[in-house]
Formats: sequence, structure tokens, C-alpha cells
Amino acid sequence: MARRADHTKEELVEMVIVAARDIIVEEGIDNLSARSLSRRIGYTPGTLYNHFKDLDEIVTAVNARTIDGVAEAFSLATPSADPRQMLHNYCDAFIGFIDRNQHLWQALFEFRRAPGVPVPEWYRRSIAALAETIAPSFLAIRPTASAAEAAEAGKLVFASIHSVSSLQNSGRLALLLDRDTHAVVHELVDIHIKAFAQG
Amino acid sequence: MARRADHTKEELVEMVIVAARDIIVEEGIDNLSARSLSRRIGYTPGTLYNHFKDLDEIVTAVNARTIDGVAEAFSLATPSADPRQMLHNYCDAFIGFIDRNQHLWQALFEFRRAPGVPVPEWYRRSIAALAETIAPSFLAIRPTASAAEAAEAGKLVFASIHSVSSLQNSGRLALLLDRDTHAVVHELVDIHIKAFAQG
DNA sequence: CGCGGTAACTGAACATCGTTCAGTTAGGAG
DNA sequence: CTCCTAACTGAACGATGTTCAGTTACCGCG
Repeated sequence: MARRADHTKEELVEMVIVAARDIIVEEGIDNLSARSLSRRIGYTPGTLYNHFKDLDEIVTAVNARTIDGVAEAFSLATPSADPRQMLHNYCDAFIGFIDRNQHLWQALFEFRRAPGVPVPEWYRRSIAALAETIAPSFLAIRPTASAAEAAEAGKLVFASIHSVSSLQNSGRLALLLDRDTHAVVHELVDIHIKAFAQG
Repeated sequence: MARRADHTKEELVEMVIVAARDIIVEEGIDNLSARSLSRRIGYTPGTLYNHFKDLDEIVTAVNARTIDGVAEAFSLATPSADPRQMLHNYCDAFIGFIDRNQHLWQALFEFRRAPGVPVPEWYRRSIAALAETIAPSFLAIRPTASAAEAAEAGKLVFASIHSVSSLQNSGRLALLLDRDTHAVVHELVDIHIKAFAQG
């Protein structure tokens, strides 16, 4: 059978991405395979390669939506007039998202793409945008700082939190710290606030 | 042929670990397989399972030696009477080791062991020992701090540096920061020093 | 010295994996 | 109505980790 009337090309692409996301959410990325994925949407593995270059491309599409989810979580962070409190609220939104979407987060940051394949540019920009969201709070803490300094502080604290979270997610945080992850992350935020306030 | 006179059990186990390490160093952990490993030592894949439970156990043995290497690098850090300078020296020793042993470091911290398999206890202790090496420097910076506070600060800065380094190693640091890794890491150390000095 | 016994090793097999591609079929165009 | 071509299938390829029945060479014992 060919060109099954079941779905258009666009529908099929969407189905693949949704099914891949579902598998990652339910069973983790280790259980995502060309066969499990195609089985779930009622096609055969070969069909996937008709619409995507390879599995990497499919995972990347899922990751794009995960980044959007993080951005949404940031935008839903509890507002506060106190910039220090606001940073902690962003932090809560961030680790809350990671807690709620552990498998997706793992797919986003532990997925090993083939060596030599560069990270897509939109990927970089999306993540940079996240880090920049929190920059204004740093600027409010020390208004004499330059915008660039605040942006760097935002990226650094973002990187720190991300790192601790993925250590936690991969079960390796316990290698270093036996405390509650939330406490550790908020302490990290405090450290960055203290250091930045000092200038 | 059975019980080849070529090597004793101990020799063979050692050969396996050394060969696995060599493959990881030369080609990265992605190119370590039961077949490539056994081929390199002149045996067949089945033999590996006579001496090791699975490949995880072999990689874990390699990782143990990598941790020893980090400890040695720490012990060779340039001494300094100034605790702040000393922390930066530890930092140099650390990132120097990572630079010189990228593939081994990747194997140590990006290796995904099977779900449910706990991290060996000696693994934890070795890494904790590393973090504790730098704790005295923090205590020297603020002598009124408790030993526990200094130990926590040591672990936190260790975790931060490790995280940035492995982001870098996996090619993902560029997602967040476009500066030189060494500069970023030393800035992180400064941030932790500043915050800790303040109390 | 010779004869088991057993530890060590082999090599084929199994179930996976990502990916490719010749072959088939169904839908739209002429 | 017929043909063309896009879409899909399903078998195949070369990998992977792991298992295990079968074979062999050594060691201890008589």
C-alpha cells in the first residue's frame, strides 16, 4: 500500500513527534527506538526515514518542544518585586519543571548526538533566551552593573542550576552531595546573588 | 583450547582493564564494545564474561583509575599560602586533568549505567575525598566557619566546576556560554570564594 | 606416569539496535 | 482508464550486549 489516505505528510510528522515524546515521557529515551516508535503510530520503521533524516532529528524535534516548556514555566514563575526573591522563584519554576518532566529533561541534556553533528543554532538561541530572562533580576540587585555583567551572571547561575539538576537527574548528585536537591539549588542561587551584589 | 597458559586470571583481568582504558582514551567510550575489547587482547567476547559480570563492571574499573588520576592531579597542584590562590590552583589542576583526559572524563561522568544499578560505595567515597581536599582552603578564608560549612562549600564548588567541565566536554557548554572554559571556571571559583568569605 | 576433573575459553546463537533500499501499491493527473 | 510517482513496506545488513553448550588444556591425585 502506498500513500495511505490515513494521514497527510504533515499529520504524520506531527504524529511521529508526539509519539516520540510520549515514549520518552513514559519509558525514557532508552526505550525510544525506530521500531517502538513506528509501531506506536501504526507504521513500519522505514516510513520514519521518509520524513526524517534519522532518529536524531526526531529527538531534536521533541527537545525543541521541551525548551518551549521551560520557557513557559519561567513565564509562570511567581512574580515578586524583590529581585532576590524573584531569582528564587525562577529557580522554583525551573526545578519544578525538571521534576515534572524528568525524562524529557534527560532527553534534552543527556542525549548524545553523533560526533561531529553541530548543535542547531535555534537550540542555542532558545537556551540563551532563557538565561536572559533572569538577567534583569541581577541588574536590579546591583543597578551599577552593566547589562553584559548581568547577562553573564544570569547564564552562570543558569548553568550552575542546570548542572546540579542533571547530576541529580542522572543519579549522580548523590556522588557529591547527600542533601535535598532543592536546598542545594537554592543555596547556589544565594551564592550567586551574594557574589554579584558584592560586585 | 582452555585455560591458555598465556596469562593467569589476574593478568587477564588487568589486560582487560588496560585495553578498555586504551580504547576509551584513543577512540572514546562509544567505540568500546565487547568485541573491540576482546579483539584487542586476543580473546573472544565470551571470555570477558568469565571474569566480569558485564561491560559496566569493566568501565567501572576504568573509572576507578580515572578517579585516582584526579586525586593525583590534586596532590600535584601548585602549593600556595594564600587559600584563595590555592583554590584557583586546585582548579587549574582539575581542569588540566580534564583537558588531558577528555575521553576518560567523559566515561566517568557521562556513562549511563543500567537503570536501577546503584553507584558503588567506594565511588562515592573517592569523590567525597576529592571534595574534602579543598575544604581546608575554605576554612582558611573564613576561620569562624564550621568544618561542616567548609566541607559543604568544597563540595559545592567541586560540583559547579565539574558541571561546567562536563558541559564543555560534551560540547554543550557553548549552548550557554561562549567564553573560554578556563575563564568561566575560575570565575565560578571567585564567586564561591566571595560568597563564602561573606558568610 | 597417566587419568580424571574442572576451570577457561570458544564460537555460534539470540534479541536487540539504526539504517537502507528494492519492490509494491494506491492516489492523482492526463 | 491508464500511467506515473510518492508513499509505504518488509526484508536485509552490520552492528550491539549477553548467554551457553561444547571443547580443550592444565592441575592434582592415585
